[in-house]
This record gives sequence, structure tokens and C-alpha cells, in this order.
Amino acid sequence: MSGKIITIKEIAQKLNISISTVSRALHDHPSIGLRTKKRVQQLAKELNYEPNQTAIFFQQRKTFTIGVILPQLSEAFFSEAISGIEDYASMNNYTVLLAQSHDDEEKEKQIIETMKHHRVDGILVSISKNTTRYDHFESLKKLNIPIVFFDRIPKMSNIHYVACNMQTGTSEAVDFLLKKGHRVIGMINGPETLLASQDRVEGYIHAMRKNRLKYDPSLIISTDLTSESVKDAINQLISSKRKTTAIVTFNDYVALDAMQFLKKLKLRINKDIHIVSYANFPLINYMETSPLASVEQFPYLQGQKAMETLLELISKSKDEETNNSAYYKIILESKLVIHKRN
Amino acid sequence: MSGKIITIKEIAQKLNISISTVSRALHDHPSIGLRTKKRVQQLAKELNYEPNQTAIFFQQRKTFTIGVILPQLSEAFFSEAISGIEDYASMNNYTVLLAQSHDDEEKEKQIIETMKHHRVDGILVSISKNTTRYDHFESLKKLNIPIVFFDRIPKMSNIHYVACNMQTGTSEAVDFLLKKGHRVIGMINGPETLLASQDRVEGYIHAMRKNRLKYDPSLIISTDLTSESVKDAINQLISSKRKTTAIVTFNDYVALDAMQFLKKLKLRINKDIHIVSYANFPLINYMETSPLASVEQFPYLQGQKAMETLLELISKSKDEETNNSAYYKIILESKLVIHKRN
DNA sequence: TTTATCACCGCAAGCGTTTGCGCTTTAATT
DNA sequence: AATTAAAGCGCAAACGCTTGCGGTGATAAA
Repeated sequence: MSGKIITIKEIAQKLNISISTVSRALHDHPSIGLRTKKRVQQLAKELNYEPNQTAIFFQQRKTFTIGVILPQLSEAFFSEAISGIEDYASMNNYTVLLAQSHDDEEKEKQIIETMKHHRVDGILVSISKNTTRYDHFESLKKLNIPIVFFDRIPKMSNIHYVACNMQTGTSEAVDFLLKKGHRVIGMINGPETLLASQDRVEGYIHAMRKNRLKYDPSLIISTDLTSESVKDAINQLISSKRKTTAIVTFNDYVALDAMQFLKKLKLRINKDIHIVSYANFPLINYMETSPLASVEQFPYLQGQKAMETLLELISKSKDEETNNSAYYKIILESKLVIHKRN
Repeated sequence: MSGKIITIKEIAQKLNISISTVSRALHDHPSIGLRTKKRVQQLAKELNYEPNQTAIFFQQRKTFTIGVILPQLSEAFFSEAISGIEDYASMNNYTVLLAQSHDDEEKEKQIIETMKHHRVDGILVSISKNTTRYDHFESLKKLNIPIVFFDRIPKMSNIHYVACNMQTGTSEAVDFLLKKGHRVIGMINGPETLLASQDRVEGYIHAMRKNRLKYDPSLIISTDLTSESVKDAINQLISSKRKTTAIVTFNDYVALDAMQFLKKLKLRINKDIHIVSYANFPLINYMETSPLASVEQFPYLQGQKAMETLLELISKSKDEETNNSAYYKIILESKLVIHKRN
């Protein structure tokens, strides 16, 4: 009843013409007469013809499909990013094959493998934070599958990526606090291994220099982002001789933990101690005690931009076989957003 | 240099055997001798052979790909859901083709079209709220592509779906408030057209009945979920002769708007007026003034369950050609979660 | 030694489409 | 009327892989 899937072959038979003519007619090829074109197109519609893309993909060695690998879809940052990615892809008639690595290196490898087999035209990835080896990414070059990293960038050379420079935003953030009169500004940072952590430190130092203040390294504390280490960091800051009046936290998750703990210590948020964070949560604005300001990283934009450069790469590799060795390094500037309410 | 993609044909040539033997060797087919198997497998590895899935998909008329259509990926509920969907799919060696409709009917149709052409094995969709016609879904039956709806279900008969029964949770919520002594409980509901809205009303009434209280329809106010209409609803509740001491809001977005407005009116949240909502935001717990309790809808689980039934459908349609006309209607029960802090 | 039995392997068709090339037919040019 | 050009269409190969079937050779049974 339902199962009958019709092909151009059957259209050809019913019309007593060749399948090549049908194919061309369906594509509005100039060398087909108007009459037959009409006949074909009409019959195709009547029969509910649906082109078999799998055949076309196979035949054309091109899938118009982009593989996207993210650590965790439920994290606000990534869900925002995938939204931008999908929008941009769809706008350009590409389709998105999605997978999450759950920060597992093995899973990441396996996903890459599947995507290679699927012959995706390109891959977009934010790497797992536990990934230590990069062979699986290298292997893509042999198949001529371009790859663009975003946000979480591996320490490889000769790669394309788009990321957000946390230095600018951090600098703005510290500057903002300095202008408000704060002189002892703590920073609860992430692991030192992350580029993002280093950026933040540099931004911090940059702002201090700019304001001709000397920089006290003991105010910057690295954590592994767990609640415990955040707690420790705060204790360390509080117990310092100099009275910390403001803290820059690595991200909103950290900010929330920090604020909870500070409250327990009977310190009033944004009174006794002021908080500035990085925007992960869209609804931080709704919260009663939220950071004074947030450094925005534009995940949606980052996703879009990443997809944009990937598509560019794809079209380039088609044109010229010459493996031109220019590498995209697109850096978006982060930006401090001061929350109106405060 | 890099471009050379090798096929089983080349492996066959180098080994002076037929391609069918290579194919079978690679699949560990019993009718191939151990020696040649080894030889083939080794050479395949050496040459970095990557099977061309596009050829296989085409040949097998099966893609192991599931199309997923969601309104908006950046919404917490959906990003949570897609996470569950992807996890379950990947666990079963299926791959996810993702697209967002942005609540646009035309876009939704176009996506369905693309997915038909892609020959996905099945489709999972949470429909756009602006979708009025369902032809595009019907058209899938002709191609034997099973479809499972979830969360946002169209008003069609003979469909498979998984949803969350909001009645139970709502009933629990109202009951919870009644037990706390509240007698005038308002409800800021969604559009009456939504099944989800009706469920809530029924849950409300059910709880009242259960407690032998009479139900005042004027306390339940439909809105279109915009801030303005929420404001109006509150004004309406406040100005009632009977003093409303608690409100059940349609979702967390509504709750936030409501709480903001109530604060402006100098009403203290969860003192003068108590709030219970439905859980959309994972971090509602972190907020200082948050609802007393939330009705949880288990988006991750819902996604998983939907994928599970879809896969079941797929394997069934393979076995028996008999279009058995049983339709899955899987209802998860929502559940009231009382926030510890309060 | 002959025959039946496997164990191994190759042939070739087929999946649905695109596309270079060549073949008609018709119209235009001289 | 003869020649040329263009317009419209068909042939067949190719894309990479799977798989039913048939064909070897060797080994075991008679």
C-alpha cells in the first residue's frame, strides 16, 4: 500500500523517455525541451516523487552534511552555540549531524570515526576536556575533511579555530571594579592548563598595569571548578591580610557556588563583597543576587562564525586542489555587560 | 597527496582477489578462509581504509539516522531533551540529524522534506506551536518513515507520542499548597489551545475535589505567556475580593515574570504570596527567590523514551510488513519537587 | 578410484542518480 | 536544394558496496 517508493526510472518508463532526460528535466537542464520538462515535472509531483538523496550523496561524493561534536548539549553555552551552528548551516542548505562526547576521549574518537564514514563535508568540534591525544583529528586531513575548532581548542598547530578572547573582557571587568574604587580584587580562576584561564590572568594583569597598580599574585587562585575548591579559594581570599572587596569568578557556575558560600559567611553580595562573572546563564539577570556584571562570550555568534569559516573552507577545498596553508584563527572579543539592575 | 581515498576495490586488486571476498573478509563472513581474512584486514588497516557509508546507506536502503526536529535548541527544556535523545540514539548506533523549526510552520515543512530525501530511518519531533496543518507529517507514512512526537503533540489521531502528563504534577502542586493552608490559589495558565494548559486545569480541579473544596474558575487565568499578559493576570488575581495567597504559574519563564512584578507591588515572594511553578530552568534552585516547588517534566527522560519507542517502531516495521495499527501513547507522570531551601 | 561434501572464493547484478558524449531531427543559412 | 548549426534526447559508465548463486579444488567417504 504505502511502501512503493518511486524513482526517476519509473517516471521515465511511464513517459517513454530515458532516465537521463527525466533527471535533467527535474533539474531544469537547458537541453531539455519545455514540453517534456513540464510533463516530467508534473508526473513527478503526481507520483509524489522524492529524490533519493542517499544515491545522490554517494554519486556526488558530497553530503552537504556537517558533523558537530560537543561535550554536553544540556550546558547552556553549548546549546546556545549549536543553535547558531544549526541556523547558519540550514541557511546554507547544509545539514547537521550531532553528537556529544560527554568529555570522554574514547567517545570522541569513536564519533570522529562515524563521521568519517558518513563522509560529512566538514566537522565542527569543541573538544572534550579530557582529550590528550589528537590523532583522531589529524586523520581527517587524509580524507580532506576540513575541521574547525571552537571555544575549546586543542593545543595543536596548524588548525582552524574560532574562540573568544577572554583577556579583553576580563580586563574590562577588572577595570570596572577598579573604577568603582575596589583595590583588592580576588580572582577565582580555572585550571591553569586551560587557555581560558591564562587569558583571564593576563586580562587581570593588563587592567592593573593600565591603572598603574601593582599586581598581587596571591589574589589569583586556581581551582578545578568544583564547589570544594571554590570554597577553599574563598577562604583563602578572606583570610588574606588585605580585605578583598571584589571577586572575579571563572564562570557563572563558580559564581553561584561562591555566592552561596559567601552568604553562609554572612557576607552580603555586592555590598561587602562584589562579584563579577562570565555569562553562562541566560537568566542570571533574573536572580536577586547576581554578579554586578558579566563577561559575555557570545556562544551563538561563536557557533555561527565557526560554521561560516567551515563552509568557506569547504568551498575552497573544492575550487583549488592546492592545499593552501593559511589557517583561520578567528578571535571574538569578549565584552563586559553591566547588569542594569545594580 | 592526501586526497586518495581507498576502496575495497583497490584492496582487492593489491591482493589479487575479488572485491566480494574483501567485503566479506572485512565483515568476518564465515565463508572466507582465515588466511585471506587476516591478509585483507591487515592491508585495510595499513591503507587506512574507511568504508564509504554513503555507498552502504544507498545500497542497504537504511541510514541508521534519525531526524530530530525541535522548535528551539537554546531553550533549556529542549536542550535537555536532545541530550537524552542523542545519548539513546548513539547507544544504539544511530546517528542524529538535527534541525530547529523556530516555531515556523514553513520551516518545519521544509525540514521534513529534507529529511525525507535524506531517507532517515525515523523522525522525532516536537512541533512548532504555530503549526496548523499536518499534511507534511502524513506524507511520511507513504515513505514508511515512522514518526514519534514528544512534548508538543499535534492534534492528530493515529500517531505515536510520548508526553508528560501535567495533570498529576499540577494536582500534587495544588495539594501541596492546600496542605500548607492556602485556600485561594491562583493559576496563571497558558493558552487554552494547548493540551498542556488543559491538563493543568484538570489537575487543579482534581486537587480541589480531592480536598472537598469548591473550585473557583475565576482564579484560573489563561495567558499567552508574554510578560504583559502575565502582569494582567496578576493584577486580576490581586484585585479579587478573596485574597490570593498562592499562585501556580505555567512555567519558570512565567514564574520569573510574575515574581518580578509581584516584587514591584511590594509583595514578598513566598511570604505574602507563594509561588509554585514547572521546572524549565536547572538553576532555579540557586535563585534567592524561587518557587516553593516545581513540577518536573523530565525532558531528558522524555527524549530518551521517545527515541526508544521510535527505534522499536523501526525494528518492527522491518520485521513485519503488516502495518499493525497499534499506536504508542506513552505518558510520563510529572512530579512535584519541593525545593529543600524553602 | 570414484563420488559426494565441504570450504573458499569469484561473477555479476543491483541500489538511484548524474553526466559526457553522440545521435537524431528540425530549423536556419546560403 | 544543399549544407550547417542548433536543439532535444538517449546510451552507458560510474559512484562503492553487498549478496545470491555458481564454480572451483581439496578432502572425506564409499
